[in-house]
Amino acid sequence: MKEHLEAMEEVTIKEYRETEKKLNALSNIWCNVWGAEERVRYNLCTNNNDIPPLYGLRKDHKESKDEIGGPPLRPICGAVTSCNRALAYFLCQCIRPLISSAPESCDSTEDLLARIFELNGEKKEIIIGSMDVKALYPSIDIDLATEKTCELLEMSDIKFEGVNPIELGLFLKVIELESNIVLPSIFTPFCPTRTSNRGRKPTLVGNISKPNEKIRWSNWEKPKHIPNYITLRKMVIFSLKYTMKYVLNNHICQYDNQLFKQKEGGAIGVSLAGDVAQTFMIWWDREFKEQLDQRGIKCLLYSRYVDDILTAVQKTKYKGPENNALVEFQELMDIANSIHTSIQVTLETPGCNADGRMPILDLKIWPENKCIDGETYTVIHHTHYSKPMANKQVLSSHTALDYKTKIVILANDLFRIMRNVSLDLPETERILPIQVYMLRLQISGYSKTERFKIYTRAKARFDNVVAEYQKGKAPLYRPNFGNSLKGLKTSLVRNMTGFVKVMIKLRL
DNA sequence: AAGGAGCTATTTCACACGTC
DNA sequence: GACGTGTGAAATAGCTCCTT
Repeated sequence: MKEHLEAMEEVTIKEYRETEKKLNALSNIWCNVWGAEERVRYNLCTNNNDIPPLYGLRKDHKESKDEIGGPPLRPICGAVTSCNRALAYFLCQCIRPLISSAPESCDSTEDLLARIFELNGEKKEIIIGSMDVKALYPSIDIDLATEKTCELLEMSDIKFEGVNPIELGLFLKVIELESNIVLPSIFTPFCPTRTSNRGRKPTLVGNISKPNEKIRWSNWEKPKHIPNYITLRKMVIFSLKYTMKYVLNNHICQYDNQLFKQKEGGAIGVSLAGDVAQTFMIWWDREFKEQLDQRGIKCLLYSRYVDDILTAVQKTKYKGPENNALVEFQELMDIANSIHTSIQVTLETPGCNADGRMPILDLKIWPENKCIDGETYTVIHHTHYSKPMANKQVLSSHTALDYKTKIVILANDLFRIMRNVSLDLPETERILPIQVYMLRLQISGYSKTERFKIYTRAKARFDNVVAEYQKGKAPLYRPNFGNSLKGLKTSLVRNMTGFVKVMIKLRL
């Protein structure tokens, strides 16, 4: 763990208490701004929480050179409870709609398959390649990422409702007083003024964050104007940005009875860090695509699953052998690496692998050129893939789960594998992953009748999907994008009440 | 948990004073 | 008279303790 601890800064218990206090203050202020009820406030604030422990898991999928030391460790922060968990969750709720509605990001294998299916329908000559972002989470630049996240928020259709503009003005004014951040001048008419300039400067942890309105507003003159919706929205996003930065830059964890704070990068163990990284990637996607447009490179498919990017471009320049895909993609990779220093990618093409097939998610994909009526075009095939070091056992037959539940889970699993294999592959190829799965069932302790039951169930479901598709009733692979667009139109207020409900549920 | 009292710490302001 | 400096009063923030 030494190398991970070196990237961290030691903090004292006093600093931890101060951080907790400020996080509570921020929670309280947001409750004032949204007019949240008492129970929500109670849930958002923390007291005497366990400090999340940091530990390491061996990266056993990597080869180790050091026989005694073992493989490198992946740092994990057990963040079931932490003083920023609730606030981070609240912020996640605000930015999640951004992620699910971005056309570039794909959220499941089925979504990816839907995109490949669509591309195959276009019948063009293409080459494919995948790019992998190196160490996405640790290398994220927090300030830039929050900045870009808020830019995306501003451009999105997300609405903020139920905001108290006067309370928000107070929050912004105190942020300005406390941290030397200069507020945009359009905010000033909507911020309160102090009745007197004497005395100590107000701070966020002080009276400003008190639930009591009388205390909060003593010594403040309320603003005379109420902002219009556009300005209010900007004010909300500005203060969200401040809160996000604070949460991400002040995550404290413990190791060996000492307290540590991460110096840079997305904090391990904060749910918000993942979401901010994802929104940052959305910004990156758009920059990348724009760069490609400028250079006249036509990108027919661009699909990103967190840090795994699948791209397909039209085959134009090099009419050489298949291996030359690497040369063609080199240019793409150079563009990708030049966008921002924190995002560096590695390239992989089907040609990189011995069997000419490229693994991505739980798929292996490869192109095949077809020539029909003198026109050549590429079809992308896919089959199921699991990493060689993955556990060969499936859900054990000895688990305490109900018999029916086990069958349903395993049949679902097998269905997923059936779906992952292209329909147009020959039958001999199609049955291979299924046979492997049947063997895995066997070594996990399932009897012949049980295996038969699982297979027939999965097969029936798969046949049904294929039949529906052939009748034109339903797509073979359901894209997720269509669904999330609908969600985008509902305003954030619904999310907020959802949040409130969730918090109460947790409490009960 | 809210509200008040009493306290300390911190900050600003007004004013006196001294120097050039 | 302009300017800098020192001093104390005034005002406020924020803490602890106490009562309800």
